[in-house]
Amino acid sequence: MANVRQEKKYLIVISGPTAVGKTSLTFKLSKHFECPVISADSRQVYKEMNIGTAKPSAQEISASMMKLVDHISIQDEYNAGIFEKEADAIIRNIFEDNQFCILSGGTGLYIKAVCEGLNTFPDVPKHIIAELTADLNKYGIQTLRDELKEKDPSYHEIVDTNNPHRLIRALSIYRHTGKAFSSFLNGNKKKHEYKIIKIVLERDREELYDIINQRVLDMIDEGLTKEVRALYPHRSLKALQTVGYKELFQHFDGILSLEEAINEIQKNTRRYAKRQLTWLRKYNDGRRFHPENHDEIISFIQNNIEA
RNA sequence: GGGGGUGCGCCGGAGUUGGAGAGCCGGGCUAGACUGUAAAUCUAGUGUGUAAUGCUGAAUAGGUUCGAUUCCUAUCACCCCCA
Repeated sequence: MANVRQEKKYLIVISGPTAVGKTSLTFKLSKHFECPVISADSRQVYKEMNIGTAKPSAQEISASMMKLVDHISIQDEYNAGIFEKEADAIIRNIFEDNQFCILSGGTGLYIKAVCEGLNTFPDVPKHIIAELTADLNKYGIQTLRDELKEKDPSYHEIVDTNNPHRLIRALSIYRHTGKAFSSFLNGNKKKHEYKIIKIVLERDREELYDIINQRVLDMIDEGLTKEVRALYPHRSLKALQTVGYKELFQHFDGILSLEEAINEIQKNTRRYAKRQLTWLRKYNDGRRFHPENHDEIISFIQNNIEA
């Protein structure tokens, strides 16, 4: 038997809109290729969130050796940069003993971070973000635009200056380092030791929306309301600005009836799926499949493996 | 059967009552942006289309008028009251 360390390594990337069928395909492939899975999902990382994130069961997680689920708390700081570092380390580790690794999830930016890499930025202390947020609330967005225009004109040119998150991000880097956000950007793509095989799952829009609507009802049946109620005290945390949670918080506040909250969750999930589709269309470098075409997907992967 | 009222965008609302409006607000939907909040955040479009200072348009068909969403007649639909 050949030394596994010298074999070519393959990262199988699976993405697609929410509820399209990523998880069941992922488990199938994990069994077939006998390899671990890394989740690329910005909400399934939190151990306190389960039903509302459509997280796989504990058995499924352990059977597929799924990583980067359930490993942090909603209280913890987390972002795409941290995800990239964690995922890179785990991938390296997995390829010590495996020829394959699966990266599967619906958070496009996280997948992009692993496949293409994010530029390296210094960590910004929390108080700087808080000050910028306070400035935004106190003086309005124009003040942030003006500051960015002065400190980082080239980024001001291209950034969406109506988007407070983008402005705060760029200015936080400037205020922390004294250097322009744009000076950290270089389009250099990551180089990998391994080969990436990308699969994008698609369904008819109408069918996807039907599945989403039903899945929300199933989540309610499984006890989503109880799960969310327990998290109510933490409702202002970033992690809980999440479809399925924010609407139920409004229900508990008496703003929405339960029925209205459910309708909102369904609607917001459909919109989320739509945004994912927009993202995936832009990065159209993956082969498209219907999620139930397991055999076709497996042979596609096998055909991409160098003999 | 008789009387009264209301009809415009995908939906809801406001407003115009002889000098236009493919107009306002909200929603929905569609499309897009997005390198550390990404299930977040933000933008645009939404009668038609040869894409434009174009065409059609205020239930439908006529009429009056220089000019009609507005006034008149008929028809249709819905609502209310009376039988």
